[in-house]
Amino acid sequence: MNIHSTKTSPTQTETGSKRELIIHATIKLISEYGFHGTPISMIAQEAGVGAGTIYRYFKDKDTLVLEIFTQVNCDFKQTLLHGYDANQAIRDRFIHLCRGIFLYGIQNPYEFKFIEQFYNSPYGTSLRREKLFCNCGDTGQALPLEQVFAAGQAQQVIKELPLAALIALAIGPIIFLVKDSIAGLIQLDEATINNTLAACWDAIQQKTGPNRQPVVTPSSLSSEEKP
Amino acid sequence: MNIHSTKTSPTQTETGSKRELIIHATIKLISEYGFHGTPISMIAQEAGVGAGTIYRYFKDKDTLVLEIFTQVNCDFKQTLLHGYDANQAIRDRFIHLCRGIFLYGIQNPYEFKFIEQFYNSPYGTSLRREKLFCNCGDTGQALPLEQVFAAGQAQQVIKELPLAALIALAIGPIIFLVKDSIAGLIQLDEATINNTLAACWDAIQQKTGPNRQPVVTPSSLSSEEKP
DNA sequence: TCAAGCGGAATGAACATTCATTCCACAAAA
DNA sequence: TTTTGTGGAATGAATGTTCATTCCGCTTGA
Repeated sequence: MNIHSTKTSPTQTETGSKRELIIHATIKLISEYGFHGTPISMIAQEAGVGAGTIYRYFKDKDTLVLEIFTQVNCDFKQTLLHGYDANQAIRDRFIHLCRGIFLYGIQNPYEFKFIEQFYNSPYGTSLRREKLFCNCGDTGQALPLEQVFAAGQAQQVIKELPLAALIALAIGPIIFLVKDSIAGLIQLDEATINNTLAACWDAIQQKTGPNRQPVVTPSSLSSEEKP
Repeated sequence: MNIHSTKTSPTQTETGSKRELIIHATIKLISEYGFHGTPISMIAQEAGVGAGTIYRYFKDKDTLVLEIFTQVNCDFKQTLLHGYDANQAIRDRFIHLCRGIFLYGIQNPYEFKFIEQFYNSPYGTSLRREKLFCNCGDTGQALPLEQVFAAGQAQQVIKELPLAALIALAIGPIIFLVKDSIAGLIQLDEATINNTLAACWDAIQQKTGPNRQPVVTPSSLSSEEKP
């Protein structure tokens, strides 16, 4: 990063860049092959360093991945909050956060898949409880998207569904679409993104007008049945 | 599956049961730890058979997993079609298929996660193009959910979005919620399922009334911008 | 007695991690 | 300016472990 800096340590530039090389190689490979699917040797080769070098920067493979995840996940959440204004209308805040996921995924496909891999691993399942939008590790306050949902429900603009269901309706489609986009199955243009975001809003929005099936209270669900 | 059939091979029952044990152990373990994360030895132990026995039934690990996936995926799709009536209204057909995914996931958590694991592996990425709802491997006709979308768009009851986006809006939330349910993060009761299904419909439904933001045509999308 | 099914030790390949060695940038000495 | 010495960074062969797959002897039913 910096060429000067005579104080810190010698050859800092070189040193820092090696670490970065390792990190980027790890993200790229693990996002594609998963933790157990990418040997250290492969990471070393992709990074263009010796295998032993990796252990100068990270205690072991577990630590390497955990450390990277922490950083990437944190960056991701920071990105989402960039430009976020808690005073905007519910819908605007919702769209802002969701669009952030879209854009992040498109612009950082490796990081996006890396995070996904992690959350779907036994590792991540334990962390899962804290969910995608947990604070970056410090402040204990409620998380942006949850705040939006809570505020929206208070204003009766968002459906009375369990939090988990709202989250699923909001980001499930986005994660799904971004994965398809990364896989090259679809070309996401601005219009498609905007329309999909609007559709996500439609999913969680509390309808006001008539011609609306009321939200169901516990009852009626057999495997199949014709009314 | 079948206990009778005296012709095929001797001790079919016993033989079949070992094979089943291996299959179930594989599904369970791989759904949790992934392909590379579950050694053959672990499968053997979980199944209560010798490691060598597995190779009496399957050529190698790859074949084992591929064969199981083919079968499980097929069963899954069969399940979805059970009770499906192509003459019903668009919405009913949509709900039927989506509810099927819900129920399958809740009733077959290991199989559900196994399928997920597979689709998210390098393996699955190639198969990905044929997507969740491809026919079971024979008939070349269009797939149920796609038919529903096509028909729905023709009747102007479903939004004009790319197929991939519609699929994402429909099953993204369901997959997300089922995962959370399996992880024990939420207890899915009938009401939540029904309401979530209704919300998925809201997401893809073409609005008729006024007070509706029109679908966007290509333009307008900067990282952030206030109207 | 024989054949087929089976378990699990045996085998070699692949892996994570370590370590003795080399390399390199800089600084003091000449 | 050139030489030499030094410490930390980098390396990749060596090590011990784990894995997929094979092999062999035991059991069981015919």
